[in-house]
Amino acid sequence: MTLLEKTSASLDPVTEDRSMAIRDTLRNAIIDRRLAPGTKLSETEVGALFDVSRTVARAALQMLTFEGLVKTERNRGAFVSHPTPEEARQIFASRRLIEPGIVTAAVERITPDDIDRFREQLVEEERYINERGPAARRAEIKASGDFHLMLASVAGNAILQRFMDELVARSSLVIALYGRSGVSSCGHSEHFAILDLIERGDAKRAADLMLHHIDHIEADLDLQLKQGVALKDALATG
Amino acid sequence: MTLLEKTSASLDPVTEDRSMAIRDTLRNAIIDRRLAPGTKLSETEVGALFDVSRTVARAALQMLTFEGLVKTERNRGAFVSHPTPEEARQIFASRRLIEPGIVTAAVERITPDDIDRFREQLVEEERYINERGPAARRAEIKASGDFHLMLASVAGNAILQRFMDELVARSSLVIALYGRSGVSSCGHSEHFAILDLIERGDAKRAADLMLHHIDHIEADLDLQLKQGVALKDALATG
DNA sequence: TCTGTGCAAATTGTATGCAATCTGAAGGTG
DNA sequence: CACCTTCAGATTGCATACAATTTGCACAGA
Repeated sequence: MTLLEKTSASLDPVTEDRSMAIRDTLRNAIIDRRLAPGTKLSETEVGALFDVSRTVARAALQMLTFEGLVKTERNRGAFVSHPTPEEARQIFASRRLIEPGIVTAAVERITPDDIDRFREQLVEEERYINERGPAARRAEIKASGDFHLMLASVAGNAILQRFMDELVARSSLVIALYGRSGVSSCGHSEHFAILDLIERGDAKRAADLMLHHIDHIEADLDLQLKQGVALKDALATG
Repeated sequence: MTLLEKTSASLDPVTEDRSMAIRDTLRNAIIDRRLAPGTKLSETEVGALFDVSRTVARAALQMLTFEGLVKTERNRGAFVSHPTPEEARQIFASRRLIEPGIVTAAVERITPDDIDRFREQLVEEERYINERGPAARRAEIKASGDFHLMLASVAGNAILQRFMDELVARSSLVIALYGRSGVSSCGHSEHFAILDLIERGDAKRAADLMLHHIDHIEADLDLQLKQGVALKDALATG
């Protein structure tokens, strides 16, 4: 809770919903791991950080709760979500349903301009991969997710885009918790390959590759349920 | 706003979130058209109706806003959503992506008990179809949506279930606004056919039929954009 | 009569105060 | 020494008060 950039704390004064801005800042902090799963987000503390009342802070936390990035327990408070392996599987199962369709839609709507932006994005992603240090790792996870979100944006369906916003954000949490290699290294080249197929208009293969890509991301996770049933196991065997 | 059942206004006192209960009641009222699209939902009024403060009422309205059932304009208030034809198309496009996958998952997980429940549900649906009057029409729309929600529940993916909750609710709004025949009459028999295929374990055909079913529902709508660009058109041609 | 300005009522946005609930620790008891 | 009880501190749940904004109407002027 101490690592939030100061810059993002200076919110546009009255222009728009302040709770929305706070949500965005917290959201970013969560998905690139500056706020670890389990971290408590107290209303008072969040309010103080952004210089707003608990009312506004509370609204921001409510939004994050709806997105599944935060879990609130009645009379106990809000905590950064700590997805179980089962939740992780459901997240990726959902992505397997939605993302091939998004790729298909993107093939029909993508413009040369879009493709340029994608290439820039992928170059940036590559840069982070080659850098060292935790900051670069965070940026890499973020950039990797952004590729999927850009695709959703190009697909032109606002509802699916919102679903993907949620799924990608929660995926970041899952990768942070269960990832073996931090970020699967094959992911980046697959992004390139998917973009190529989209550019060539090969919707079928692009969608197929996306499916494999999601499989690869999930395969890089260690989803043995060490958590969740931990208590039950401990009681049974100990 | 005067047609809410009194029974649902008597909420379990402290057991659970009161705002959640209010949300559910309003949600039901919206999806079966007791609250028409465009209806203003003022915080004070909602609060008075359920005998809570504006704080709680506001939280309920926020939840509905996240679900897309309510649109809030800053400093103006909350209104029951009035989906545009474009939004309607996106809703059904999303369902086309998700629901075949749900059917596939359901085939693998459905139990004989589940099937019994589905048959009961379909019988009830049929009863409403044969009844006359607006109350029966509302119940019919609700029951039709419930079939899809039960399927999502059986599929066992909480995230997809939540997405479907939202999509089905918004679909009800769309059907209310743009439906030609109220509810497409072929829908019910298709529900039966889908359930049969699922029972027989024919995932492929069941998923295919679901796809057609969604197409049929959408085909029964009149999505010429009489609304939405009306202003722009008026300015351009008039 | 039509148009533009200004005010007043109503509604939302936000802060804050009080009550209810939970947590953790201290202290007493077997 | 372990365990249970009790209580204080802290945090959330909710209500209410005040500020900011919008809207519609009244009224003056052309």
